[in-house]
Amino acid sequence: MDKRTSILQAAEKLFCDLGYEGTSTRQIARESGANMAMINYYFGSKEGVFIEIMTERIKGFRAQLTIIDEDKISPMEKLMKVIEGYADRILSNTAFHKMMHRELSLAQRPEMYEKIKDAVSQNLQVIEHIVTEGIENGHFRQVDVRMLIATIMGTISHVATSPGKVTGNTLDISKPKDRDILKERLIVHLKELAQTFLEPKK
Amino acid sequence: MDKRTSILQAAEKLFCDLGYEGTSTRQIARESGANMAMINYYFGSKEGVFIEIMTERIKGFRAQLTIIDEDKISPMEKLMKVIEGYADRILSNTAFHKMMHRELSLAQRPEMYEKIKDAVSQNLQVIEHIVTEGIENGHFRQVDVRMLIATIMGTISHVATSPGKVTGNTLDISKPKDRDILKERLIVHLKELAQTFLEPKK
DNA sequence: CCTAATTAATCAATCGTTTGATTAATTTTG
DNA sequence: CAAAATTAATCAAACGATTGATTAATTAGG
Repeated sequence: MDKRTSILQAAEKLFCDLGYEGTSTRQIARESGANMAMINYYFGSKEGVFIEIMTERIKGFRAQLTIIDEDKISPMEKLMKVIEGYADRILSNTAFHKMMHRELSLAQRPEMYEKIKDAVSQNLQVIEHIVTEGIENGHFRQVDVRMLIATIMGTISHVATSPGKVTGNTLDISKPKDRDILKERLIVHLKELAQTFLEPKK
Repeated sequence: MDKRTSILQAAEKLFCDLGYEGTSTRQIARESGANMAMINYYFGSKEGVFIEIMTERIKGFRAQLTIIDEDKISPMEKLMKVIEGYADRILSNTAFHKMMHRELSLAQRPEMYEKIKDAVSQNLQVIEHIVTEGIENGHFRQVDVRMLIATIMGTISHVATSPGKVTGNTLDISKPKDRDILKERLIVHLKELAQTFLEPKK
């Protein structure tokens, strides 16, 4: 494998597990089998590695959402697809999702912060557009759109970040099998919640 | 002020802003006006300071909830009080809440991790008891209790951790005035959501 | 006077980064 | 084509700075 790539892979794993500050360039070098100097050679700095990882990951984010929004289906069906897509992607990459939120909550490293914030913000706009469309068409009841989105994203995030014992008695999110069960429960719950909540009063 | 106390205060501020690893003992000393050695003199180590801060903060957590649960009111009224209490406490201490979640998501420092996990877990049990009670009494519809709790806590947490521009167009959670507006919107939204969702089918 | 509190100075260890040298591959030139 | 020049990739070693922690000496308080 490419040395540049192996550095990125090792760094991502370490950043996820130990945090950015908690990871040393020596660890990255050791874990990737590369010489320390290669980190600065390819990425300029430790932060450069971090930025490269996040940039790469964020790329795939927006595509999925915009495709859903442009689909020729009802707003409710769009919203259901958004819930599925979000839950799936986040629960399939909990370690990375945690790291992203750590970085967002710390707000050191401004370049990184802005990058993540923009990505989140754009995703949010797509969902907002779907819900607003539903309200205007009379498919949805009039609700606090931003708060509804906070509920959808917050619920998914909460399930993804909670340690096993917190989300269920016996289910452990770190186990792939349990993770899939939780994912399904989460999707079912959120769909039902959204439908109940958005259903126009008769 | 007591030097021990001023160390704790300075450290909490720094840990919140810069993270645990991102804060140096020299910064704590400088900011608190104490000599570096005083940190180890009073708390044994940097981690000792951290543990002391978290322990102190967590103390006040459980009390509020158990009081609500023992109240002689309906499960729905209890749940409304829980939502109010949670939203208020977390939105009034967003910095600390972020730090707590960082620590929980990192899971370095085992002693700290267990402490927070237990605190969260116990809070969860109280809410679970309220909702289960409501279901058994027929006040609530049969729902996925854990997922409902994930929604309540997740929504609050999401509003608390999102950067200003993400939660609203113009509202900025860092401004006390905007924070109060958001808090009110959040409470109204969650109450309505819970009531709609838990209302038994006719 | 003795214990507790506080200080400045220092410790080894580790941090992220840079250096100069070396190798291997590629390009330019006669 | 072959020799010379250039480039990219890699390395061990060392850089100065900073880390958390400790020491031994000094001061303050009951």
